[in-house]
Amino acid sequence: MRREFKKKSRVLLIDDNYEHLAGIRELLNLEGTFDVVGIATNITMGINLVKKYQPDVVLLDMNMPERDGLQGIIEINKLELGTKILALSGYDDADLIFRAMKIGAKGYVLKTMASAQLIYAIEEVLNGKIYLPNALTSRFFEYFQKSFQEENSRQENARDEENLLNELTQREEEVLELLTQGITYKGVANKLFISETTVKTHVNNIFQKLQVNDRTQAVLYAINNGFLTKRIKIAV
Amino acid sequence: MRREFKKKSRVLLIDDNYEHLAGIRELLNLEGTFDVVGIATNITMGINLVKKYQPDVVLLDMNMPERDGLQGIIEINKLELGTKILALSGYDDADLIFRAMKIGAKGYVLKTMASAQLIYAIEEVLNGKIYLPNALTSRFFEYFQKSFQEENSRQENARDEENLLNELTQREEEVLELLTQGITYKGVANKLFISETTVKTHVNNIFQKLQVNDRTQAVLYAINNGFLTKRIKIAV
DNA sequence: TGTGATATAGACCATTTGGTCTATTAAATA
DNA sequence: TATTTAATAGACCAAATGGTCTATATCACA
Repeated sequence: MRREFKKKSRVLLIDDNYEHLAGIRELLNLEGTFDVVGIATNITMGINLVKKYQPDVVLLDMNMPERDGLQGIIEINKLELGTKILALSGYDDADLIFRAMKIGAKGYVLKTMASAQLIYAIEEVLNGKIYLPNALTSRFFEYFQKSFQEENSRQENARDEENLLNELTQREEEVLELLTQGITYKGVANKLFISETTVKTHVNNIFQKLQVNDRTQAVLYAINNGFLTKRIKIAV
Repeated sequence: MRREFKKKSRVLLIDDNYEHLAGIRELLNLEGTFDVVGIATNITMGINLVKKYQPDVVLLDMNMPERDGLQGIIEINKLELGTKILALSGYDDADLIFRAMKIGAKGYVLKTMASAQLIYAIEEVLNGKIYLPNALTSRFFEYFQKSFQEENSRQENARDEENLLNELTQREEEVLELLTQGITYKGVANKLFISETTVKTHVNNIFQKLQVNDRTQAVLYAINNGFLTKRIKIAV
């Protein structure tokens, strides 16, 4: 009995276009180093096959009706089988590329790409690398930087002199920290070993400095202006 | 008098290592298509030269004492002169690469890279593209995905059945929305054209459903669990 | 030495908040 | 049709919150 020396990589295909699906299967079979263990025309079916066959890599079409590809990535990753996901799409939609990579796709290729490049992409991903064609990398970064612009300016504000949080004394910061946890005056007093009245005094000073009227607004101001940056941060 | 047909690109160098600085200047001068309009050995000096000469591109060393390179990127971009910044570093530190790209560097190259590649990187950046060597792109994405993992699982929770926010009725959501703005019962009542008592009833129901005891906790729960995702979101 | 900032705390009071219970109406659904 | 859910609202009460004013002790710094 003959034994193969190089183990074939197990591939699963998910794409609602059956033509395309068959085409890729053909391509990968011809290549010889891949073993297409299953094909699915929708996410639900795909997930089931992933559970059943535990493929090394999944080629996942992004543009599918009902449950979209992004959801598919999330659910496959949730299975924690170490399955690598290569996203497949007809369009170089920056938002889609960004989100796919963000939620853990190992690569993103266009359907219009040459077969050889698709094979290369799969191999890279199988080797534990990220694969993005140069054109898509550019699109990705454009979007990436654009989407962080807001946060950047917000973080600058957080460092700004205008940031009223900087007016707070150390003790006031401690009190605010506890306020943001929804603790009562009594609770804060106990935690800081001071009287409830003192807490109230601090809180009143905090309100004046932050120019707000109640704890909810103070907490919101804190969150929106860089307080608690270690725990919480505003993003895109 | 001879006139040049192709306008040279104006380059500014910022690096605290003078040897290295001189080397790059030499390289770029030899190349002939660049005009090194200035060199600086620290950020402050660099910023001033940027203001003065308004170069097309700045090669900025990341690893400098005192004010570091990241701060330099921020400040140069704040000038809004359209200056492209190419970050330069001795190390392929993933966190540094990520942060540099995040705050708007157009590229990141290692000092160990071949001269030809540096030139190529500068040209790409000048052409409005992002340039990251493949090796650094991989490092970037590793870090990118890792740093979004937390957010991802949090966002999954946000969609989860366990998310208590899903228990809320439409009206309760409206009330909660207003609560998160720090509005009093009276205020909410006016906005929704219902009585204060009704607001209180809704709020009580919200507290029970979210298993909290006061508005601050309710607001925090809301923020941390995907409510207001359009306006605010929790990140790394 | 004295001035200012910080942390502490009491008194007093009005307002707001939160808890509980009951009740009516409309709409959806079994 | 009967039942459930959602939205509305009143009554009553205790607890928490917020506002204002006053006062003391420390510490740093001019």
